[in-house]
Amino acid sequence: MYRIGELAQLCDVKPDTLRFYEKHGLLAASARSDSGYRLYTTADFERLKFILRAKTVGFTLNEITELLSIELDKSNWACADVKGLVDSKLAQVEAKLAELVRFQKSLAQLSQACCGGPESAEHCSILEALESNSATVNAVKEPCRHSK
Amino acid sequence: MYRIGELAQLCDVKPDTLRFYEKHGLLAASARSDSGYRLYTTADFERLKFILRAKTVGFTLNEITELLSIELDKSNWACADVKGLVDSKLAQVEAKLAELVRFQKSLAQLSQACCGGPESAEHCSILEALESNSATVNAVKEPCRHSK
DNA sequence: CTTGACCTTAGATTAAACTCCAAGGTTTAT
DNA sequence: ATAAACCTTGGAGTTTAATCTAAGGTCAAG
Ligand SMILES: [Zn+2]
Ligand SMILES: [Zn+2]
Ligand SMILES: [Zn+2]
Ligand SMILES: [Zn+2]
Repeated sequence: MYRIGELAQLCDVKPDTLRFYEKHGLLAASARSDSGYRLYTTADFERLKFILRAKTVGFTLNEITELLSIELDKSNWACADVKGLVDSKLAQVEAKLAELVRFQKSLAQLSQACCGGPESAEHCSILEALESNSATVNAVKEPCRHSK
Repeated sequence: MYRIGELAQLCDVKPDTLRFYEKHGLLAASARSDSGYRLYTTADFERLKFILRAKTVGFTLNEITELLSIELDKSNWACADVKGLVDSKLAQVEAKLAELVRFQKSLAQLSQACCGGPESAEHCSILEALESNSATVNAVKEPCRHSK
């Protein structure tokens, strides 16, 4: 039986996190000491590990709650259900990824056109791109042309 | 002079969003009507466009606030300052991108190993990966082997 | 028998960017 | 003159995953 601080340290999380997981129905201590301290079993430890592994692949705590309810009642679920969760998460991740790639491209283009020097920002190509119409933000930019 | 609903429609945002921007110091109407209605000028419209363009490249509203303060006082800032903001955003985006790519790879691997069929999840390779030690979550997986 | 480390609870706070609501005043059209 | 559509304000709610605080109880060492 681990006390909250022990289990936390073992899994590299804070006690607060474990209380938070309990409050949200992800992981409750299997027992309490006479004085009310939470006592966790190795099964609790395994469950926490499951949660933390699911986090490393990108699932949110709500999604992990679903996963856990399947995990605890496997025989009443099909592979299709589990794969469905993974595939829907994958689709979300790929959508976000696509957005970030757009950001990355735009930012790289803005960065590359700006001289980055000590010249006044009055003719900065980055600001000019943001001032002008949005089609231009993503087009190839003229470098800043600071008059000498 | 546009009323809030007009400007909102023109820029494809909601009136609430404009009030929100005002409350957070990004964009205030230049005037008010006798009855207290917000009245926006074309300069306000341009400023809103600037904000929306900055959003399309990934800047947060706080970052846009910085950008706007430079924009309004260009001569006291250098290209280096502007490029600094862009480059730091780019670094953030790339860090997040790297995390999402890890998620994507793990999820794709999990998905690919699971048969996705109507078989009971008792031997689902996805659940097995999440149950076993974390090194395994990212390794190549055995497909589910449902005993017949 | 007292310090320090640990534990308890409920509830507030954080970041981000809105979105929605209530209760009421204004404008426009019929 | 009255209904519809618009505007005002302040404040609450949403999502995510904690983190922090306050006020207090418990446990082991010295
Ligand atoms: Zn320059
Ligand atoms: Zn520049
Ligand atoms: Zn299967
Ligand atoms: Zn499966």
